[in-house]
Amino acid sequence: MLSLKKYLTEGLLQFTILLSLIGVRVDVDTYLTSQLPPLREIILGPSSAYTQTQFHNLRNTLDGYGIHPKSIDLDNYFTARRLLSQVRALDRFQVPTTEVNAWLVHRDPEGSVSGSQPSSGLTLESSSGLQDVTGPDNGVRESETEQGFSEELEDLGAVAPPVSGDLTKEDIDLIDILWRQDIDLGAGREIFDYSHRQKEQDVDKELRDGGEQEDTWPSESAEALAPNLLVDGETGESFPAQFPADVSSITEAVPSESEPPALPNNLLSPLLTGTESPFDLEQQWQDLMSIMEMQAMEVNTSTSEIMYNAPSGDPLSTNYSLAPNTPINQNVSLHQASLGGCSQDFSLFSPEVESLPVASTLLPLTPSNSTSLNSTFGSTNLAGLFFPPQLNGTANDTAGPELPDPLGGLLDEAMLDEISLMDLAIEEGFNAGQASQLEEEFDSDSGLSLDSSHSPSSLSSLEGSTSSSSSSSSASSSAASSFSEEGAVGYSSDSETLDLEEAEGAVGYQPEYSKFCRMSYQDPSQLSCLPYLEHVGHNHTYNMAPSALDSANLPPTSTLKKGSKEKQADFLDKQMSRDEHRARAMKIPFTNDKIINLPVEEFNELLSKYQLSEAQLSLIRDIRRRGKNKMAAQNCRKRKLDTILNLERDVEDLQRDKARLLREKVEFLRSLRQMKQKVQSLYQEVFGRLRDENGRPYSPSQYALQYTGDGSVLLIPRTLADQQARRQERKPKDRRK
DNA sequence: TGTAGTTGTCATATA
DNA sequence: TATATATGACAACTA
Repeated sequence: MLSLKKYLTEGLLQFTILLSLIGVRVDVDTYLTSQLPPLREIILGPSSAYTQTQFHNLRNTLDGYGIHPKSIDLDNYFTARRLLSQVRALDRFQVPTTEVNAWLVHRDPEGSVSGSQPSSGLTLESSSGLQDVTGPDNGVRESETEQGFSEELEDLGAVAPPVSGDLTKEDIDLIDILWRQDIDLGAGREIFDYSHRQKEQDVDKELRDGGEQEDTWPSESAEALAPNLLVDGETGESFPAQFPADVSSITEAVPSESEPPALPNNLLSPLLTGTESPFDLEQQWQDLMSIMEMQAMEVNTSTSEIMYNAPSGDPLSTNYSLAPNTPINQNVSLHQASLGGCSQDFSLFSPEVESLPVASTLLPLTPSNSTSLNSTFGSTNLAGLFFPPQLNGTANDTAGPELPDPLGGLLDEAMLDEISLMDLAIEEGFNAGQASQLEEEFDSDSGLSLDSSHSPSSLSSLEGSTSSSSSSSSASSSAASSFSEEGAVGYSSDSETLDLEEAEGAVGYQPEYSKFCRMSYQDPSQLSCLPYLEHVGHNHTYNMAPSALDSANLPPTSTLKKGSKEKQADFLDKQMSRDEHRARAMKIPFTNDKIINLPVEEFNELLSKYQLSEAQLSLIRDIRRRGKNKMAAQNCRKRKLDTILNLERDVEDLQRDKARLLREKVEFLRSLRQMKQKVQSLYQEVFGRLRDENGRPYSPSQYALQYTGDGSVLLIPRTLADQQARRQERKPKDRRK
C-alpha cells in the first residue's frame, strides 16, 4: 500500500510539474481564501462561524424551517444556516482570478522523501506550512489582480520558459514517462482518491494517537477531511468537496430518513461516479492537448478560455471538470516543493466547490422529491431568478452539464466572439509583426502604397517630419524659412540668383523632401545609396536654373572635352521641365523658382519691374499655377498617405481593445456561470432539507423558495411564485418600452 | 507588351 | 473677385 501511495503521490507531483511546464497554472490560493471556507476549515479546523453553538440564538428560525424546542436538531440547523449564509453571499459578484501556482519540484534524497511520506506527513506543522506557502502567494495574486486582466494576459508566459530551460535530460525523460503515466492516471483516480482518503485517515489516526489535538479539532472534521476529498476529473488532484461534508452531517442528523445509514465513503462514491462517468478520459486529454496547442500558438489565455466556455450543452465544456473552476493561464509562479511534502499540497489542489455535481449527490437525500424537483425551478422561485423554467428541467440530470439559462444566448454569443477572438488573436499577432515590419522597412507592394517610400513624400512622413506644417497652409513663415534653407520641391533655389529675403516669403515644403530632391539633381548617383529612390526616374528639377544645374551636375571642367559639353547640354535640356523650356523660349527674365514661390505681393512687384508681353505674363502665371499645384498635389498625396497609416494604426488599436474586452467578457460569463451553479446546488440542498409539520418534504411542484430583497429565503406556494415571476418578467419589458 | 507605381497637370471646389 | 489651397482624375513616364 505504501508503495502504491508513493507511486500515486509521485504521479500527482509529476503531473503538476507537467502542468507547470506546459504553462497551466492551478490556483491553490483561490481555494484558501475566505470565499471558500470549507477547505480552510478542513485543514485548519472548523471556523467559529460554523462551529459556534449559539444557544442564545437557538430560537432563531430559518424561514420555513425552525428548531423545535423539544427536539433540537443542531446539526441540521447549523447546516441550514451555513447554506443560507452562502446563498446570501452570492450577491457579491466575483470575477475569479486566474492565478495559478505551480511548483518547481526537486527530488529530495530518498531518505528525506521517505521521511516525508504521506503516512507521516500531514501534521499540524504541515498545515501551518501551508499557510506559509499561501501567504506570499496571496500577496502576489492581489498584485496581479490589480494589474488588470489585459496586462495579465500580456505578461503570460513570462515565467514559464526558464523552467523548461533548466530541464536536464533526466527531467525530460522523467516528464516523458510521467506524461504516459498521467495519461493512464484517469483510470486510477478512484484509487487515487482512495489513497488520499486512506492517507488522511492515517493522518487522522496519527492525530488521535498523538493526542495533540484540541477538543475543538474534532475527529469528525478529520473524517470529513477524508471522505470529502474529491478527485478532479482533469488533473487527478484531490480536493475537498463542500457539500458531502453536509451530506455526512445530514445522514448523521437524520438517520431515519429515506437515506439509509451510509459511510461517508459510500456517500462519496456516487458522487465520484457521477463526476467521472460522463468523462471520457481520452477526450479530456485531447482537450488538454488542444489547450497546449493553443498556447503554443501564443493565443494566450483567451484560447483556453474559449475551450472552457463552450456553449451550453457542449459536452466538452460541461464535462470539463477543470473548466469553470480552475481558471488557468500561463502565469506560472514556481514554488519549491519536495516530493515528500507534495502529497499534502496536492490535497489543496482543489477546484472550487461549485464544480461538484451537488445536484446529483443531493438527489438521493430526497428520493421522494426526485421526480418533482425538476419542476422546482420555476420562473418565480429562487432558481427561477437565474434559470428559465423551460430549461430548468434538465438541471437535475447531472450536475456537471452546463445549466441552460437565460444567459445561454449570451454564452453562445460569447462563443461566437471567442471564435472571432481566436482569429483576432492570431490576426493581432500578425498585424503586430506587420506593423513592425512597416516601421522597419520602406517597401510595400500594396496598391495604396501605404509605406511607399518610393515616394519622397512618404519618406518625409516616415522620418517624422513636420507633416502638419507641410499639410497645413504652406504660407507659414516657419515653413518658408525651412524652404529657404532647403529649397523647394523641384524648384531648386538658385542660390546665385535668389537671395534669402525673397525666399523667406516663399511657399515652403518639407525640408526632408526637399533635401532628397536636391540630392537628386546635385548628385544623382547618391540616389543609389537610397534603394527606395533608385527607380525614381522622374525629373524633379525641371524648374532648376541652368546655372545651378551646371554647377551641380557638370564634372570638373578639367576633364571635360568639347564633345562632352554637348552631351551635358542635352542632359541639361532633358533635366529641364517643360515650363522651364517654355520660360527659356519666352525669355522670362527670372527663374521659375521665383515665379512659383514668391508671395503674391513680391511676385507682383517682380512683374512690375519688367516690361513683359501678354504671352510672357500668361506663361508666368501658368508656371506659377502649375508649380503651386504640383506642390499641393504632393502635399495632398502625403496627407492621404498619413491618413491611411493613422487609420491602420487605429484599426490595430481597436482590434486590441476588442480582444481585451472579449476576454473580459468571457471571464465575467464564466464567473456568472459559476454563481449560477452554486445557486442551483444551494437551492436544491435547502429545498431538499425542508420538512413540513409531519416531517415530510415539500413538493417542488407545489412550493418554491423565494429569495427576498432583505436576504431571507421564503418558502412560498408555487402559484404565488409563478405570479411574481411573471411580474418580474414584465418589468424589463416595460423598461424597454 | 502589360502592369504597377510615381509624378505632373488639369479641373474643380473651397477658404 | 483674386488668390491660395485641396483633391479627384487623368496622362506620361519608368521599372
